Amino acid sequence: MAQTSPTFSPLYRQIKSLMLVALESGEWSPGQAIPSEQELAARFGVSQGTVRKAIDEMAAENLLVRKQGKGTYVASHNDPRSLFRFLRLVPEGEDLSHPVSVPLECWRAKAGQEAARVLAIEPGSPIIIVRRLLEFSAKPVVVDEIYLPGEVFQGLTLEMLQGWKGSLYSLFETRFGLRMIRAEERIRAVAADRRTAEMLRVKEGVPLLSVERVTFTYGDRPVEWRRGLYSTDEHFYLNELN
Amino acid sequence: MAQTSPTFSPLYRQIKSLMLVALESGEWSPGQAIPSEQELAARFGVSQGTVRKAIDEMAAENLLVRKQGKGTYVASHNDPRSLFRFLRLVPEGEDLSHPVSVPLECWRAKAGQEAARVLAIEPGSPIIIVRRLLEFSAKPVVVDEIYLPGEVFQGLTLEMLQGWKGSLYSLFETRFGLRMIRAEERIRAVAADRRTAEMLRVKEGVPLLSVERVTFTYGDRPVEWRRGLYSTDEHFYLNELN
DNA sequence: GAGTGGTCTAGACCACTGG
DNA sequence: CAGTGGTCTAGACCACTCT
Repeated sequence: MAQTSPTFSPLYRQIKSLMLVALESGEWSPGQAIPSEQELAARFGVSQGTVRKAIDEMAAENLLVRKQGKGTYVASHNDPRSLFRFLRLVPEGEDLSHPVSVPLECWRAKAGQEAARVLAIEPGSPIIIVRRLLEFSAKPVVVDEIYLPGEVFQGLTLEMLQGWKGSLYSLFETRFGLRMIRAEERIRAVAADRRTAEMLRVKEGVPLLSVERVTFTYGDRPVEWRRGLYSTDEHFYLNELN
Repeated sequence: MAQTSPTFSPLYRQIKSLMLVALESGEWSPGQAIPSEQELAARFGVSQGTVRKAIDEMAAENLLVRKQGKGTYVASHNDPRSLFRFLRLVPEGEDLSHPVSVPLECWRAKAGQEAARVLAIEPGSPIIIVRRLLEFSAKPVVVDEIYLPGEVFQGLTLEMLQGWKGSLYSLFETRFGLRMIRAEERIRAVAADRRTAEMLRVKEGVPLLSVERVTFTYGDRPVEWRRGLYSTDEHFYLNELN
């Protein structure tokens, strides 16, 4: 028997799409409360339960955050709770200090073949490259090289990076209106080259984690490509499998 | 103002607890269908919607699997779909072949301090140690050393491991009634020692991923501790951050 | 107390599976 | 066709937050 409706989409998913539009268009911005379930139900002409189910899914995807008695908020990287959502590196001991980002360089370039492919832009189009260090308790643990599409990050400077208190993604969100939704990391083991070894204060040739990350914003659009080299003598990469 | 009920637990969570008991006790076993939502609602004296919400959570935790039109099933590691739930290693190219497990050794020992701590058993109590190779397209890529509490895995032998077609966890589930629910992995970069290098057919000193995994069954009880060394010249560890 | 999200119910109907 | 999970509704009440 043929499917009766091969493209069947339940009502709450259509509502979800409408809400995603409100997010992408900036009608609702990070950290702000969205309208109450009652209001949304009225606005979309459905029952509260249907709106609820749409919100449920979006909360599960970390797009929204529910706060009982207060309202539903657009998730934000400014929220300290989402600090470790993308950083999986953990100190071996009881060290509870916050990691500190130390921007080193920031320059313009043209996208090569690989960067263009990963960022889904034209080869030769402008990109911005950032190098920075991540320190735990004043100890350098990660060297990152970050590739950003120039189109989106116009006006990004080293001074801006150095002046920012908070995570990179919180800066991207606040200054460029770009919210990072999800990421993919490819992890390999590599030997430290001389330059990296110096920066991480380890010996040349020491095994490091190479963590290559592609980060996506709304609509699964890739907007960041970074490669980090992690020293794992006093830290480890923690992954929870569910 | 004091909280009116500091230990408030909604009805659907209580239902969930009851269903967890049914799972742990073996009343419902992996791969089998559980009673329909209607039946469960009658059995527990609640509405279908409440049962539904309990099942929703358990499905989100990969304890149950819903199949529209058929019923709700207890998740099983025999299901091919759950094969890559815990193995995050991916070949670089288009290689779609299944990894093959090659058990090498299996012997008895007494738990040392660390093994005892991780497995939450007494130091000196019996454990079983398994060494095995994981091959992709006949190429050795991972050497695993696996520590299991002897209490639980009585009767496990090298022959049993070698005779088994399927994943380790599917064997554990079928032969020992132990279902693995979740795991934590700690990843570091290390240099290959001579013995490992030979087994993985790489040079001594080559950087490898060290992946230490603790696996838990129902009730967050740790029942497996393993350390794998991954060669990442033709494969990488893929992690999705959401 | 007013407003928010969170729970629970009862009932109707839809989509999918299998005999 | 009967039985399953999936959707949608409308309404009642609860827990939490802030004023």
